[in-house]
Amino acid sequence: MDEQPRLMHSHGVGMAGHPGLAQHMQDGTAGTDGEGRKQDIGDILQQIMTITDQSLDEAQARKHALNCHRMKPALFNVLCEIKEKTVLSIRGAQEEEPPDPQLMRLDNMLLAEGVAGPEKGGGSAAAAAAAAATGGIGADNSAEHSDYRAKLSQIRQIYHTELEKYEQVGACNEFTTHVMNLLREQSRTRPISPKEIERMVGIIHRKFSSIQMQLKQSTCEAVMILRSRFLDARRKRRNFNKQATEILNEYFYSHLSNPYPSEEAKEELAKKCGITVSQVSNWFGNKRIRYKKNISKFQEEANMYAARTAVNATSVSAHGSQANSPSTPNSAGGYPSPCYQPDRRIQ
DNA sequence: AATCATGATTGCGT
DNA sequence: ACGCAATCATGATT
Repeated sequence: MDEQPRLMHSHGVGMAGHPGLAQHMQDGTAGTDGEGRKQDIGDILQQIMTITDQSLDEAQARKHALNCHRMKPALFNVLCEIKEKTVLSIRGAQEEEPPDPQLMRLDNMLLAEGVAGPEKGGGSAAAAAAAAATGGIGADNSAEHSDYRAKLSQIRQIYHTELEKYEQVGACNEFTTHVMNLLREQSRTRPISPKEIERMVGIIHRKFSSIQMQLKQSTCEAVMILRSRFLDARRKRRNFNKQATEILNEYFYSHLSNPYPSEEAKEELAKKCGITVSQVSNWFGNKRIRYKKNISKFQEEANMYAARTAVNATSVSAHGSQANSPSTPNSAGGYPSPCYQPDRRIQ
C-alpha cells in the first residue's frame, strides 16, 4: 500500500539507469508481435499501478495477461530486488509483546466480577458474591439486587456479544486468513515476501487485541460504576436482621470476658447469620468499642443475654458436652462485666 | 428534622 | 494482619 511512491520513483529513475535490463527488454519484446501487444516497461508498470483502479473483472483479466506475459518473471525479479532493498527501512523494530500485565489485570477483574466467566444463567455467581458482600439473607435484599443483577447481566451480554466479534476464533482469524490469501494471491504479481505477510498478520492481531482491550476496559468501567452505585455497602447500609443480631449478641455476651471470636468461630457465626466473616469482624469491633465506651447503656442487654445463655446452659448441661460454652470465667480480664445479678439493676 | 442506632471505612499502632 | 478509635453515612425513631 505505502510502497506506491517508491515504485513510482523507481519506475522513473531506477529502470532507466539499468542498462542490462533495458537490453534484455528490447531483445525479448522485439520479435513477439503475435498478440499485437508491444509494450515497454513503462506500460507494464503503468498497468500494475493502475490495476487497483480497474473494475474487478477487468483487473482479473489484466492480471492474468500480466502473469502470462513472458517478461513477467524478469520484471518480477527486478521488482523483488528493489523491494528487498527498500523494505529494509520498513523493518521497524517491533517485538511481540508478552502477556500484557494491564490486559491480565482487566481479565482478572472481569473474571472476579463474573462478567468474563463461563456462560451461566444471568451471572448468578456475581449476584451471589454481591449478596455475600453486602451481607444479607436472600429474601431480604434480593429485590434490592435484582436491578443490579439485571444490569450486570446486561453488561455481561453486551460484553460477550462484542467479544465474540473479536475473539481469536471469530472475525479476527477470518479476517487474517482473508488478508493472507489476498496477499499470497498478490504476491504472484507483486513482490511480497512472507515476512511482510507475517508482519501484516501481526499488525492485524495487534489491532484486534487493542480493540479487545478497549472493550474490556470499558466493560470494567461500566461494572465499577454499577458497583459503586448499587453495592457500596456504606451508602446502602442495611441493618442485620433480628436473628443475626441475636446470634451475635449471644456470642458476645457469653464471651464477654474475651469477646474475640477465632477465625473459625467467626466463620460459623457468619454462616449462622447469613453475613460475611468481615461483617462479623466489623460487628464485634463496633460492639466491643461501644460496649466499653458506655457499659451502663448495655447493662440491660447484657443481663438479658446472660440470662438466656444461663437457661441454655442448664438445658444443655444435661448432655455435658459443651464445645464452646462460656469456658473462661467472666473475671478473666476482658471487659468489666455486668455479672448477671437480677436484684441489682442498672446503677 | 433532629436525634439516635448501627454497619462500614479509615488511620494508626502493634 | 489484627484490633482500636474516630468518623462517615444511612436507617430508624422521636
